[in-house]
Amino acid sequence: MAQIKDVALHAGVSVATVSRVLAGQTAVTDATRQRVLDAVKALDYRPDLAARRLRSRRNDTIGLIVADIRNPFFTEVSRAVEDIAYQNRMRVILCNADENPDKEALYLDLMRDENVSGVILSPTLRTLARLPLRDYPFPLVLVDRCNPDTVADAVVLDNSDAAYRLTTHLIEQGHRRIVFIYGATSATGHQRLDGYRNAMARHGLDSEAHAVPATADDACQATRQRLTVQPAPDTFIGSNGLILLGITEALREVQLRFPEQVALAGFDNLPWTRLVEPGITVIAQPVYDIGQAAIELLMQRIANPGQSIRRVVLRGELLARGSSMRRAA
Amino acid sequence: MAQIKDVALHAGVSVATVSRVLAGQTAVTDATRQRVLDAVKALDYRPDLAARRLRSRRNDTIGLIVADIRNPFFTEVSRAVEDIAYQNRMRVILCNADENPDKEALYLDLMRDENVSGVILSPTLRTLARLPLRDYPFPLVLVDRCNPDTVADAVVLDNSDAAYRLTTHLIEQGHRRIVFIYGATSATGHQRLDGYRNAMARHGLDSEAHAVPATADDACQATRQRLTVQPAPDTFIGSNGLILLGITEALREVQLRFPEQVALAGFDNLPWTRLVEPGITVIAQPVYDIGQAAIELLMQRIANPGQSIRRVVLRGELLARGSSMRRAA
DNA sequence: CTGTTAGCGCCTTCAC
DNA sequence: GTGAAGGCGCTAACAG
Repeated sequence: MAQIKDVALHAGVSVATVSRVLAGQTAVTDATRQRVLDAVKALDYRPDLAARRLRSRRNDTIGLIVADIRNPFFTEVSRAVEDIAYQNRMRVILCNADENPDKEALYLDLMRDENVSGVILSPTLRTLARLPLRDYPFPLVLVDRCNPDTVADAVVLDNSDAAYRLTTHLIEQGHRRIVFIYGATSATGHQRLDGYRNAMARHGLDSEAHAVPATADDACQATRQRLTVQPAPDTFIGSNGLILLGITEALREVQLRFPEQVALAGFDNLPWTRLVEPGITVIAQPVYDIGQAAIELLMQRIANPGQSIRRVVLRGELLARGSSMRRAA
Repeated sequence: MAQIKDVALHAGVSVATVSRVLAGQTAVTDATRQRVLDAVKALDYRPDLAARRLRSRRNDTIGLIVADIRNPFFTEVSRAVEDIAYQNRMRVILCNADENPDKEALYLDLMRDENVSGVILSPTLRTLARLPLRDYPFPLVLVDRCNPDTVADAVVLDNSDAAYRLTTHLIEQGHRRIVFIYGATSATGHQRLDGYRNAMARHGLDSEAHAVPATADDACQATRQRLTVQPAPDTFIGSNGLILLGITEALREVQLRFPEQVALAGFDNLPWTRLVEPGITVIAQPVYDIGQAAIELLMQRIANPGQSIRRVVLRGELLARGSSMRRAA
């Protein structure tokens, strides 16, 4: 494996000059630069990144800690982050916290050990609550989840508002007994719950919400459970794609038809929501954009640590489909 | 940030001793070890990984280069790899090649630069073809995709056999004009095609296959296209979850009902395949197990570079659902 | 514009 | 069982 001194020797210059050329500095003659570049190519020289990182104290690695990689929302966010990061010569270390605050803490520690340039995190409620207390040795950008008063860069959906619009749409379609099932571990679930409650209250309707672990299985279970209790709901709302999936499975098990027997709506415009007859009404999130905004925010913060805290709020789009339509009275 | 010499000072020992304790070596008195450990805790000392990696020439990082992170198959593989890797104190660098051989080559280069301990790769056809020519400076385990004669550790499904069984099942249900739509860029797609062709030939039926880029949109397009041509097919098979999704969307657009007007089957037991009435017949892959087997194979290879090449073949399970049932003649 | 040199923080022989 | 000392390969002052 060729080293920098081999290149220097080959090109007839000092190691410092090689280093300068590789760093893209201008203070080098074109002729010298060319000789170095030739030598690099001739020897197939690759800088040792460990040495570079040790010496330069920079790292060019970012940590991505997602709440649940199986959630297609986070998959797409990861894709965007990965895309943009590599375009900017940064590496991405992927961590999947599985909605587990302990795993999250472990990974945050790991990121500290790695001395990463920055971290993108979708925190659980517990970690979010502790956030102001801890001081992280790296720039941190939150994605998908944060509180109104969180002091950190963040990229989120207009959760409360989107849920309000979704709920209002259902009410306008004549639905009344609307049950909201949401993920217990995320601020996002709670904010969407707020929006739902506001919409219900404004129309003089009673809210009914159930918190579940944010998995399809748990949502399915909760829905099954609820179906055994009278009075039966008009309508279910799922606070994210996984939960919506679980609800849909449960309703299918008992052969309820949409929207005649029960209406249905939720978050995340996943492909299957169009496939299930007659189409499931959802709030579509600009998922790739969310990831892109997060990594861009992080890179800005890295470049300019002193800049003021920013929050990017993206708007969810209501896609009204058959599952929420006015039922034949 | 505390350094090793601070710990040494605090504990009243030399840096060498601290290093030994941290390396878990036995050649240290229990009393000394305890003093060092106390000092580590007192100073909240974290070894500098860049320095450690430079000095030790080890890295404890593995690269995971997946063909398409949006494909839930690879999402789940990633989850398993990440899980097991962190349990074994290894980091995972995630790369998404988007079925693009150039990106793949770029990432493989990157992995070399990173001096990773090993790489898990789901190669495109092109990269797979070049594999024997290139000599990688790290252990390499293929996942999901390899040829019969590929000289590398690999974890794959019994693709050809599974496709054979799936096709035979369809034929036994009375379907005859079966169209196979498959991903052009993967060895897996081609092997499943082989299985399909074998089954068709054995029953004296003509094969009809269409290669597409492995995305839902492309598969949807191809299906639409095919539907405009006479004679219309009995049945469609999709060679993976994304393609099956695209086919399903196209068939839904024209309101064809399963299995009366058209039968349908494919690979990957994704949640939505149960949701779409009357359930879509699939070959279920043991996705988490595939990822787990890959990372375990890699760790074995890292521990014992000389061991002979291994191939792990997992069996796909046929889940017969409504979409493939015998049609009322 | 270019070269010399002193470390970055740690591990690991080699002595004792 | 423990300490002293020499790098790992590179970057960044500082000279020239």
